[in-house]
Amino acid sequence: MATSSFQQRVLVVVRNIPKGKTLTYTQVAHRAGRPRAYRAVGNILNKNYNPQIPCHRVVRSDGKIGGYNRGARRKGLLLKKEGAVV
DNA sequence: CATTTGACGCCAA
DNA sequence: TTTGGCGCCAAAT
Repeated sequence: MATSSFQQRVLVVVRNIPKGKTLTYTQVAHRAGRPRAYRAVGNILNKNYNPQIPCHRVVRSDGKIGGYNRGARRKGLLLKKEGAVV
């Protein structure tokens, strides 16, 4: 795979999150191969405004929403609609 | 190459 | 419990 960039890996990981499932930034970073890059993960998603990526399934380790390109409020709503456990 | 920016995480007070 | 501060990392400037 030409997925060389860390950000590319993160996007793939997030895109592979099944419906009704929520991962924390730490978990995503861990899957992406950089268990301590949770900082970069948030930054990448923020810059990468992509509707294909269910970035709303990525939450903080506290189980809180965090942020979202179109408002964290919308993110929490989506999670609830999908049936994500909080 | 150096500095700044963040959708974060954890600890101390 | 809440706030403030430090540490961490990749990408952008």
